Amino acid sequence: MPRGRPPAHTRPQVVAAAIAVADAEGLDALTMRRLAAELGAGVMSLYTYVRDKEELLDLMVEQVGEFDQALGGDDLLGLVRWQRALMLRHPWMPAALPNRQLGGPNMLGYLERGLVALERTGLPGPAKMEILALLTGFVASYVSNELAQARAGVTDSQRVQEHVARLRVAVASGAYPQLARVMSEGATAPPPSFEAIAARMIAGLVGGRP
Amino acid sequence: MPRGRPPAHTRPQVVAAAIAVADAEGLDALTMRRLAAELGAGVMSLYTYVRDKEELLDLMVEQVGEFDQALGGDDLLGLVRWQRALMLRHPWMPAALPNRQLGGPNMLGYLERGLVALERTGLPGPAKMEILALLTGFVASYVSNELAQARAGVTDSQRVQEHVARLRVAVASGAYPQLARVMSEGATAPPPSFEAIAARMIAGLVGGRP
DNA sequence: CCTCTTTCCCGTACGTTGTACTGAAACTAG
DNA sequence: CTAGTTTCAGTACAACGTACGGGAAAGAGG
Repeated sequence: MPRGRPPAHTRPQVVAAAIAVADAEGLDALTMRRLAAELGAGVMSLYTYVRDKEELLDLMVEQVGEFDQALGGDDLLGLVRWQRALMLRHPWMPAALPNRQLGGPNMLGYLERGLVALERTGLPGPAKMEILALLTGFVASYVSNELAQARAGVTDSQRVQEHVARLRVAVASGAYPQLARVMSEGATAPPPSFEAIAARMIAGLVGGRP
Repeated sequence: MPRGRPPAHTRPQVVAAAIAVADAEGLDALTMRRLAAELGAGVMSLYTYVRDKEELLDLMVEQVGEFDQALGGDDLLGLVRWQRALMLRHPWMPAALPNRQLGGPNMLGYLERGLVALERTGLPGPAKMEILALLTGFVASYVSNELAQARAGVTDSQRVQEHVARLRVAVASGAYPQLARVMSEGATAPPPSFEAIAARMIAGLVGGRP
């Protein structure tokens, strides 16, 4: 039987609250004070459940990554699809992923699935790991761009305005003819679909192997 | 003739000092106070040259990215090689790149070169842009892993130790057979070379196009 | 019942960060 | 000289992560 004062919350609850804040208001809004307020707790109480903020982020990534069902099957394209869905639902993920410790069962399970999918390539182990890491990086990049473009439409940030103005000036100077052409084409052609790019990417990375 | 008190430094000097600090001690060590101390200036004097820290980082990326010579030519593989060399020389770049405004002549020049290299594919403009962004993301991922592995050998961080220990326990549980195999293989096989992966990556992304 | 031990709660406080404010300082123009 | 303009930099503040330590709440042992 557990002795001592019983905890007012649980670790998954704390992590879930953190995820909720980050989902709704972004990573920057996720401060220890904000999280404590969300839970109706004192700031320092959080450190009962989490060693520090870094560990909290580790746990967020792990907890958000539970694949309850097999979305899209066990092939690489399915895994990559699943990652993209995850990142679109949790826009803070691309920024939070780099340099993080992924030791939980969800992330290890994901890794295991990726290795299974790569088994028939006959590649050496380190190459498989590298490919999986690169695929994750690819999805993060893609979704990052995707989210940035979605935001660009509604933004009124002075920063972005100035940046676009500088771009126009530079392009108008004539020094960047290719860029000028692309910008004048503008939105006539839609960007390629995730499916298409991901498929080509995977083909390229495991390409040449049966 | 310029009126008023003459500046004690120049913007490129300030940016260069910032790059030097980040190169030597990492992005975290680059604080406004540290940078001011490096220049022998007051902290707030920096804000004469730079609107805020965000702009300083923009300028660092831009200034570090001057291609004085044409390394590797104008094809995509050459551009990617150049990016990797840059990031290896400035290990803070992979972390600093995401979500940054790249409006300077160096970065626009790089973009223009990439578009030229992609011209013969006949792809629509947005697709070209997407491919270039993804290639940059790929290099950042790759170099990030590269640097992390180089650091892993000499690290004594308690965090990493614990992480490895947790990994061992998880793998020993038998729940991840593929992962177990890869870890037991260990370092027998060297990871694939950057050249090989980059080439396959490029082939995949522009693949199917003449 | 009371007391001990264990555990969690959380107010206070410290060091570090980016940067707003303000006035002094250094220069040119007249 | 004075007036005008620009940069320099000390002080100060809000927000952050978190170390510290005392108080509070529970079960265990008497």
